[in-house]
Amino acid sequence: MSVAHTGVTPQVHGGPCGDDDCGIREVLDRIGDRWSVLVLVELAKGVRRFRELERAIPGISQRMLTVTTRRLCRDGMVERTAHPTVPPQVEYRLTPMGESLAGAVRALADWSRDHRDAVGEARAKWDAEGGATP
Amino acid sequence: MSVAHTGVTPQVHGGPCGDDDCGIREVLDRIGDRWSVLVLVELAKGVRRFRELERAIPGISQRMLTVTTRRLCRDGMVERTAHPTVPPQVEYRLTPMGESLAGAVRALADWSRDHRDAVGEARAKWDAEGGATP
DNA sequence: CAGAATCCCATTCGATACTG
DNA sequence: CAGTATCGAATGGGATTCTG
Repeated sequence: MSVAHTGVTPQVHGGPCGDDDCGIREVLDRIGDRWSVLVLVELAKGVRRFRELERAIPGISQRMLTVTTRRLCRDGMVERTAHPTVPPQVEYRLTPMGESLAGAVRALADWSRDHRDAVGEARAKWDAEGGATP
Repeated sequence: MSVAHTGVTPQVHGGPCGDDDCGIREVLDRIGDRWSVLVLVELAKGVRRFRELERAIPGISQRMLTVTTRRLCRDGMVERTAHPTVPPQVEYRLTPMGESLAGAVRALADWSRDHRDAVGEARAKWDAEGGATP
């Protein structure tokens, strides 16, 4: 995911796993984009077709839905089944690993809900004070 | 995504919270960037000064460290304490809410570690097959 | 030491149009 | 319906330089 512009080799964080960051960046590089988690969560509700996903996720473009589902497929989170009918019919469903990830994501979502107000307050306070900490 | 330093509200996608995605995007909009989680995790180990963070997080630039710590402060995850000495000395530490978030993040990191190999296999298979699902 | 300020490229993503 | 292809704008963030 995006590292260096120049030819300089990336190697963003030190060694393979120098500290104990290990894993955090990896998962965020996969679902840290704008749409992956939304697709994940929608598919956690059940099997969906392309159009169904598109309608269920307001604001997503066809392109991004295609790109996102394909990435999730590549990573083994989603399984794609195309029925050779006409018009075409394609179903997406979570793999067991995908469901597992969706569960972990849900935990983060719960955290977010629980602390939404507190974050809002913190921001309001910060912005009111102009970014200082007096 | 991080809108701006000013108090401009995000509101990226459609409605306020149509389905039950609620919360997922919000937290990822905060820590989904390249550096936030790394700072979070490093601070979870204890109080750190600016330079200490910089050295502990290979590849981060001064600018991004400044930007990232400030955002975390604004959101109430990190507390900044500047001692008026010379040379200046600034300490960063997690707030209780920041520690709570770090805990949730750690769960995701654990998931990632547990499934790293499986994801690698899935990718290898996908790439070998040229992106099809035969 | 701990930033602030510029510059500027690269990747991401949205909009649009076309296809099997 | 389920994509693919192309283009352009916005954003993220690295390198560098300057300051209190």
